[in-house]
Amino acid sequence: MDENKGKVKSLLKAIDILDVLSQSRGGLSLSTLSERSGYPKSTVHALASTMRDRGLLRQLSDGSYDLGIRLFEYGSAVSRSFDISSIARPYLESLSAITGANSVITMLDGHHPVSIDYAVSASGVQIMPEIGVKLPLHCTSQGKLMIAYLSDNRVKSILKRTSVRQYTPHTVTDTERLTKIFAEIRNLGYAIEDGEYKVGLRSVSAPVFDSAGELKYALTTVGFFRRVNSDEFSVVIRATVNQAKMLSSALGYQSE
Amino acid sequence: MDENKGKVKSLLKAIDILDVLSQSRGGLSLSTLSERSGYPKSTVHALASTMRDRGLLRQLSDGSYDLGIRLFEYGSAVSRSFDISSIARPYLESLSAITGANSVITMLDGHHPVSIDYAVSASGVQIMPEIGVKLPLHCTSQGKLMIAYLSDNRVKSILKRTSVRQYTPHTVTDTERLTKIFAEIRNLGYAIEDGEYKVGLRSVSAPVFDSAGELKYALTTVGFFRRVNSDEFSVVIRATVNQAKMLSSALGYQSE
DNA sequence: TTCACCTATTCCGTATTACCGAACTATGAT
DNA sequence: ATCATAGTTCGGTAATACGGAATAGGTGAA
Repeated sequence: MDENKGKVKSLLKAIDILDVLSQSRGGLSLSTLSERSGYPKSTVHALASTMRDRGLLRQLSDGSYDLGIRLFEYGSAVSRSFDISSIARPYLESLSAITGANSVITMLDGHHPVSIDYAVSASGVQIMPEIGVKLPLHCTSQGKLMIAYLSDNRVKSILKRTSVRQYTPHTVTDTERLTKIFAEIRNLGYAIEDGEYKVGLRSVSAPVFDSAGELKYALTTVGFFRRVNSDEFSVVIRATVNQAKMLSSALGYQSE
Repeated sequence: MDENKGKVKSLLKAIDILDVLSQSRGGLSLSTLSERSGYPKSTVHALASTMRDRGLLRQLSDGSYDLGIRLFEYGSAVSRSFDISSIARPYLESLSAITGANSVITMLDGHHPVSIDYAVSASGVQIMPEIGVKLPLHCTSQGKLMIAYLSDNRVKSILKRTSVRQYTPHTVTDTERLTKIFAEIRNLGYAIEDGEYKVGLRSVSAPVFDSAGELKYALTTVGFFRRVNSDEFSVVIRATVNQAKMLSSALGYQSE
């Protein structure tokens, strides 16, 4: 019935405010904050001023609120606790060196892939990967990969809850077609995205398993690959899969 | 009387929990979390499970709680909103190139300097600056610099509230001596630290002003400088001050 | 197996307090 | 001066956060 039973509702509201702010660029006025969160101004003010006093928010000179340094501190503490970035770094860099494109490592946060770290190649600097940004599930190679390795019923429930937005003309939004694609990904052992998220952009993601054998991260090569034929692209695929395998075993995974 | 009037107390407690977790390395059990925060277990559980459901915390396999990916996302959003890191980057790098040591840019979060970004030099990689960590005020060049530019009565109130811990034998903890040092820093236009925070480590910080003429950041050169005489060190000082001036004018600051 | 001793979690009555409409203040534009 | 918009404060009440105590789950020793 009520999935928020036993949860602190004022805290949930505060988190809603943080979410609204993190989804917008730049500060938001109290009024728009109230509008977007759906809570009355006075409520938002109580929560926001509390967070301001503790540094989670900062108030700009024009009175509007924005995320504060404190959250930056928390975030840095989190990334320090992820030993993955130090372990993954050499693999990211050698992958970039092989492919000449950028490589990214991603982990799953609930229903969305989040980029943790990246390496850029000299020829790949045209696109700078954005760290800490939630990516869509259905039209990125990371997202599709991570869904593909879930159980079928979890896939269904996730697909129901997430919006399958049409980002480009190439974005696949049909649920049945997506389900077939997921099965194929699992067979192949990697996922591909071709202009489904951003026009012209292509990417390959390969699974990274931890010592318990669970899919924890996706290793991805991303670039425009404009003058690349299918043979050359299969080299990129193989390199990504290989580095992901090596990273997996570095994490203690042993295949069967 | 009550400085928390109008503030949401359950939210304050939740933030206390985040603070406790960010100050400890690794996850904490509910019991120790309750102990360190001073709130009863059931209260902590209500707050922690709420934050877990929203991704601000994650629960490890042994049941203990740790900071979650969501905070990493917030933190990344904050650092993206700091246009400073992209502006400061070239100055950080040329400063490192000149001095051969690491350089750091720092901003003030309430009563503590927090490192935002850094550049490492080939010969300076021995020490990796830690991003997002609160530094002490009284024994780092950043901290002393930022205090020095505050009004005298604010300095007194800050010194009362912060603990002047003795980090090394060289740490100055006497309030009167510190006050004299602050005056000197303001005269010179830069701050020096010599093994007061970590043995052997030396650093120089120069002020960075914004277009409103307010001290917003500290630009710092930090290293061991083992075989460096005072003439050579004054070159480091001058380079730091110069780059800080250039960064200030890049931010729109014009001296008098 | 049983017991003991850890955990995290749930329960529930009540005192606390979060809530939100409305009033207020400040600032800037017309 | 007036209006419009901003953020902030106030206060009474319905709601709920609180925390002690009971429960459930898990691990290791006897």
